[in-house]
This record gives sequence, C-alpha cells and structure tokens, in this order.
Amino acid sequence: MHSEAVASRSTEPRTGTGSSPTIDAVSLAIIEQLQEDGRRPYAAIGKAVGLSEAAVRQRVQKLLDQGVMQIVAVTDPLTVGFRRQAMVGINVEGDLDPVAEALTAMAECEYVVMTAGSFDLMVEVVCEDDDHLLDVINKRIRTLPGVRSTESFVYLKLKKQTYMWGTR
Amino acid sequence: MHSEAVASRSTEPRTGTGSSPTIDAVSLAIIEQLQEDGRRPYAAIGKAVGLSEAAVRQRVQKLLDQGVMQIVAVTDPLTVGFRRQAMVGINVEGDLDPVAEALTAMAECEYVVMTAGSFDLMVEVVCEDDDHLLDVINKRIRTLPGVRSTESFVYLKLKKQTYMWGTR
DNA sequence: CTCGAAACTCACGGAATCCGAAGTTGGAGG
DNA sequence: CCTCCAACTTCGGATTCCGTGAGTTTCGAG
Repeated sequence: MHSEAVASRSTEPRTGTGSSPTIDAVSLAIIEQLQEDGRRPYAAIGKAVGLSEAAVRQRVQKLLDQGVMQIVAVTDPLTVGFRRQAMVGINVEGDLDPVAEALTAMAECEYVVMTAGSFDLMVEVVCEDDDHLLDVINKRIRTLPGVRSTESFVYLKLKKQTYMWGTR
Repeated sequence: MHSEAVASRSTEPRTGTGSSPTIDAVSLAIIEQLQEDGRRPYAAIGKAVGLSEAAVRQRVQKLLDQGVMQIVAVTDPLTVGFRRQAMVGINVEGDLDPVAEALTAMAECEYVVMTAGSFDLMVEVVCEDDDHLLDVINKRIRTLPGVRSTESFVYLKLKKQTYMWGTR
C-alpha cells in the first residue's frame, strides 16, 4: 500500500487560531465517517481516510479520551416518551455562572448555553408531559436565585436535528 | 442463565397516548446502553438487559431501521472548527412550512423547530466565523419569503449538551 | 379452540473485527 | 550526530458479528 492519501505525521495543525486540542484533517475525516455510522469498522474507516486499521483505532481512542467526540445513540425524544419540550430564555441579575451551573445539574435540561442578546441563557428542557414541564419551569428554574425572568417556547414540531458537524 | 430481568414480551406498551412505534422497556434499556457507548458489543448489552445476543442484534437493527435511534459520533463544534454558533428566533407571516423547509435545507442549520410563544421558529446555526454567520442570517434567512423578523442569540459558552434521553 | 405471526432462545460456524504487542519511521531537540 | 517520542504499520490470537435454522412461548384473529 502506498496511498498517497492524507497522512503525513505532523502536517498542518493549522486550523486557524487553534483551539486547545487541534484536530487535523485526518481526524476530521475519521469523525465524518463515524458521523455517518458510529459502528463503522476501523478497517473500513482506514480505507476511506488512508490509514491502517490500528492507526484509526488509536486515533479514535484518543479522540474519545480527549473528549473531542463521543459515539452515542441519539433518539427522537418523542418516540421514547418525552412529549413536551421547550426552549427557555432566561434573564439573570448578577453572576451568570451559578445559575448556569444549577441548570446544568438538572436532568431535564439537555442543553444549556450562555448567549449574547436579549437572553442571558438559553436552555432546552425535555419533559414527559405538561405537568412535568410546568414544574420544571415554575418550581425549579424561576426560583433559582438570580433569575429575573424567563420566556418559554414550547416545541410544536421538530423539523430537523442533525449531527453533521464537519461533514460539509 | 435465568436473569429475572426486564424481559417479557409485550409488557407495558402503554406509554400514555402512544406515539407511533411504541418503545417498550427493554428497547429503552438497550438504548440506554448505547447512549453510554455506541460501540458496546451486543453480547454485553444482552447481559445487561437480560436478552440474548441475537435478540439484541435484531432489536437494534429494527430501531435503526425504524429511525427511532441512530448511532453517531457527536463532537464539540468548537474543537472541530466552527467558532460561531447562534440561536435564531424567527417570526413568519403566513404559512410556516415553506420557511421551515427552506431552513431545513440549509447545511448551517443544525436544528429547526416550530414553537409556540413569541417566535414561530427557532433555528440553531453553526458557522465557521462571524462573516459566515452574518451571511447566513442576513443574506439567507432574512431574505426568505414570509420571514417578518429575526432575533439572534450568539453563543458565548456552551455549558451542557447531553444525549441521555431515557436515561433517567 | 386452532392457527399464524412475532419475538426470543440456543446453537453453530465462518468471516470480519477488535485489540494488544512489537517493530518501524520521521522529525524535533539536546 | 544521536536520542527520544509520537504516530504508524504489521501481525496473530481472542472476540465479535451475523446469517441461518430449529424449537418455544405469547398473543391475537378467525
């Protein structure tokens, strides 16, 4: 074998300014493969990106260890019994962090992000039913110290949800 | 073996009103296993949920075929080169669907959902840099016919992102 | 009640995959 | 120049995957 392929030891770490653990093109290609099918065999991936099976295995392991990616099953919440979801915009007075931490600790919050704009925080909440949702928003979020106000956007229909980062 | 485990054929389909393909407790347990590790061997899953390797294999295949779940690699967008993300709230006049469809077709839109509340649609946009983000919002979203107004929430810090549905 | 379908178990065997270990290579730094 | 290290390759044995076929149990329809 002598695939002229992508591989070359320390080539082009240069993904711009460089985040912490910079991902090179080969790892990117591996990730793309696994975004198509998380169970794709290492050998097949290796063929696609021009690396040996073992090398792919080592890279994947490292990517997992570093927390750059994870291989998981994702589902449509509706089909697994969570029938109420909402995005909640939150305004906070004072320090954002404690509020963000508290939200992060709540199992119902799938997604917590600090934002610029008319909300300080946005949180995606996944609940079993209306009562559950009401409880989370009114009893657990709005009562957090520092929370000034919230605005809820109940999901009516999820139109798209992908995991194709890098695959463009 | 005779794990008293979860298994029993058609037990409790009753997830309330019942979505289309109702998921029973065993499949739920399988999904949970795969949410922890998308590459876990079928035999190991079987042991955990009280099913044979073959049965797990069949169930997983069906869940994938039915589109109930998918096994994929997920990454932190920041570490793979997408440094600007935003949630965009959109107000539409007239029919929502065409707008939603157009957004769904855009590669930069990772997440599109119809909502109740002061926005009709919420869209998560993933971009490489500010220019890219600006382009998407001003040139591609705001120009869609029917879009009355938009409001953007640029991500400052992603605090939490999980895929643990069913694992509660 | 009887029949049929669906789902599971058990067993098997070959092919494919996984995985640890050992050997190779190229570049950076002393 | 020499050494070290990280990344890669090769290799063989253990494990997993996966189709297949037979037998069992449960449920629902006729």
